[in-house]
Amino acid sequence: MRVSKEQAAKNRERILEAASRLMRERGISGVGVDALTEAAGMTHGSLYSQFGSKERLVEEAVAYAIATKAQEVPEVFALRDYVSGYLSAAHRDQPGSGCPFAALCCEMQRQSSGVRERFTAGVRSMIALLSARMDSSLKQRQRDDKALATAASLIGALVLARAVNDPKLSNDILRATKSTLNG
Amino acid sequence: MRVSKEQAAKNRERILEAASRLMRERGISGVGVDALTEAAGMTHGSLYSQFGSKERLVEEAVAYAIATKAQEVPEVFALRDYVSGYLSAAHRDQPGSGCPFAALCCEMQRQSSGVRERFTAGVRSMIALLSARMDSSLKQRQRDDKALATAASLIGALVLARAVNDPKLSNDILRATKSTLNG
DNA sequence: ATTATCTATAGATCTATAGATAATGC
DNA sequence: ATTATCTATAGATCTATAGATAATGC
Repeated sequence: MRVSKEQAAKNRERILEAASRLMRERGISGVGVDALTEAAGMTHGSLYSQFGSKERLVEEAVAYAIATKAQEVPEVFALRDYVSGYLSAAHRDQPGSGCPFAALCCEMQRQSSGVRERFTAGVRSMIALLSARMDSSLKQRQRDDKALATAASLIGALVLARAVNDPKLSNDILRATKSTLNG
Repeated sequence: MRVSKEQAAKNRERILEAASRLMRERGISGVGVDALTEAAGMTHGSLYSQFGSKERLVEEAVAYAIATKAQEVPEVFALRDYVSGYLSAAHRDQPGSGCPFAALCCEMQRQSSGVRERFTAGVRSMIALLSARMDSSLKQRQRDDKALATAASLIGALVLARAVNDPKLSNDILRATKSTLNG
């Protein structure tokens, strides 16, 4: 049942699409090759001809998740709006299409160096993005530091808001972090 | 091969001890009942007579990790020192004996409500601990909000510092967050 | 008699591979 | 002829249970 190169490329994309979503929802180690390919409408055999191993797929899926997420950020934006969107209830409640750093950070330690490399490059991009929006009267170094601390706050608040069981506490974490960052 | 009640209680404690460490190191879904009981010098059968299921063990092990970690905090301490210790390289490099919130937060979403309940109670304690150390000239509500945002910053920075591959970036995340929180 | 632990094993699931299939692409 | 996909299956691992064992605790 061979398909055209074109179709094969689309299938590959569909697997990456499904993987980047399912991994964020269930964790990297929480989702098997069967679930990944089934979500893309295929059997797991095709994953091995497309990617060779689960690890290689994870590498590409992490890069895919980061890249597609980065495309959502408009060229011009206010830092306040970015923070508000990041710390919104909608973002908290949709991990599958949300920030890959928040979804995958705890598992990164245990991934292959190829996966971590891509994750780290993505974190650097996010920090550069934030740094460029910091008060221009500050020195480069100070803006970078602010960006680092802001990224940590954003990711920590989102992850914690998702983790706790109590909706009020969850909302309070988002709100308090938002008001601290946005002044 | 029955043992004394006393010995059984010690074995139970050893399993909890091993579980609370291994879960923080490898993740809850990353460690099996076999590894957990073997680390405590037993076979996996005893886990089921002691706890009934892996899920029940996870509940108790999460509570155990939080409780033993909370005992390490001295009665009197300066917030600055707490922040410095939390964001130290030593803490980053020893997840097995480190903050359970940072180690387990990303997996919490997918745990049973019993597990999440205990995690949430622990987060509340940490926030109360921080709130009590905030500037006493502030209102209760403002101190609580500062504590929430501080907890998010601490956890986010630690998790991110562990996730990235580059030692310099990792150190920068800790340093920048430390200087932002400690002024 | 009770029970903490061990051994053996069931059944599910996970990653991976081998070989067959059938349509593409030369 | 090449190759993307499927089917079947191997081998590992995971959670859980049943029954045996042997020492405790009454």
